Amino acid sequence: MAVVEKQTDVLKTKGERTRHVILTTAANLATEEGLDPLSIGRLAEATDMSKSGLFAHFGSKEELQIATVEHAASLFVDAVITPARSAPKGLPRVWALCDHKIGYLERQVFPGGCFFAATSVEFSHRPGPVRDRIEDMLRSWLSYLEHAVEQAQEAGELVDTLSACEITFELDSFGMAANWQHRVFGDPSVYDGARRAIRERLESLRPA
Amino acid sequence: MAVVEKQTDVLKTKGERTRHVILTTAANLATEEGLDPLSIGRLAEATDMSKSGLFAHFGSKEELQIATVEHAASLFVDAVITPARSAPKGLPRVWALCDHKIGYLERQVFPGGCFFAATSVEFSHRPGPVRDRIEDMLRSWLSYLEHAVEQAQEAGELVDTLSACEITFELDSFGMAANWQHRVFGDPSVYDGARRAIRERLESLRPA
DNA sequence: GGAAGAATAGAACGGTCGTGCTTTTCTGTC
DNA sequence: GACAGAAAAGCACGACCGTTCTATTCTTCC
Repeated sequence: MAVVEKQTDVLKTKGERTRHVILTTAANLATEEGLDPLSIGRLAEATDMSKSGLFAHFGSKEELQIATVEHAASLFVDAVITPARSAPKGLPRVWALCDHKIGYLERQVFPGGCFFAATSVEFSHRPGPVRDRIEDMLRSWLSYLEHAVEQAQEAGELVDTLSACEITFELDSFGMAANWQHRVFGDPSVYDGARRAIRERLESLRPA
Repeated sequence: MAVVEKQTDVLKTKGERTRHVILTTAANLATEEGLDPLSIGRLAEATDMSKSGLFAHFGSKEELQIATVEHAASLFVDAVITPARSAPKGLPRVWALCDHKIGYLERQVFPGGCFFAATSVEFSHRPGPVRDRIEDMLRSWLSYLEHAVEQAQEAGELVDTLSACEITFELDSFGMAANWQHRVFGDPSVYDGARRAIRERLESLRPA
């Protein structure tokens, strides 16, 4: 009777199921150890497979990395975008997006924090399809948030003395910095601080 | 007659000079390609040396990485901390610290942006002396900025309804996010946005 | 339940890595 | 300008990398 079935249940063949396990493991390890330093052998060990058996699913390391990025992207969408879409347009949705983003970091959908914050730094100076997918995803996130900000401005719920782009930058900064501080210093209380900063900033941007 | 002589001039022996060249090159490459993926061979090529000739200066890759981190730390201090120390205590120094930090990013003291933002993500899940030095440096920066914020609060130039820690978090967030956006998307105009956000936030934190 | 084909494993390759050892070249000092 | 020691190079090593090819085991469907 479940309306939403878990993604795993819909994977019919054994190949699809193993591929799913591999990509989940890869995305998790990539956020902690890095996407590129994650070797085929290391990943095979973590999934109890042989190097060649795992390798056969992808054909090259680059294809594996691309698949990992796309897998991570769908997890991000499920965790942040989709739930926020049920919030009403305007200010509530802006807040929902920020709040779910922090939640996604806080409950460690990936053990090393945001997958895209981690890998974008790694690949920013390495042209190729892997970098392109990572950047596409980040651009999508930022422009989606910016679009929500614009709608809030048009509804008169946020001032328009600042551009939507500037407001988006400020809002996203707090999430990014919290992700980074948690990763580096290990203190999860930064997420409360980030939420407070975002809430206060949104409050101060409301027209008088 | 120069009161401040360039650091290079004070390096007497040939060994000290080449070591300096190696570390500068290493720090630059590390911000773009990563500190760990930077191999001895790659660094030897970039400095026109043989692998073994370069290696002999450090004895191990880890020692090379430690030396690189410490070299980068001294560059950061020269670019951000030292110039800000000439600003009066209180709000002006808080602003000077933030402004010089943005300047350090903007004029690309390191080609890949902030050395410590880049390497801390890389090493946060890899215990050892390299990670320890990186985190020590970051902790020093944040606590120095926080101390300046406290002084501004004590002088009545900033409200104390928020803790110095919270204010520091917000101020540093903008610099971090600008560094990240410039690195990933290549748009240097984010630094103006970061400066504006910091200035506005400091303004809004002044007692009525 | 047996055939067809997908999924996995095993062994081997050329290449690069960090590192040690030996030899050659260069620097600084009397 | 020669001598002592520092600096640099040359070479070889074992380990691991991504990748290929072949052989084996397991799934799926009639």
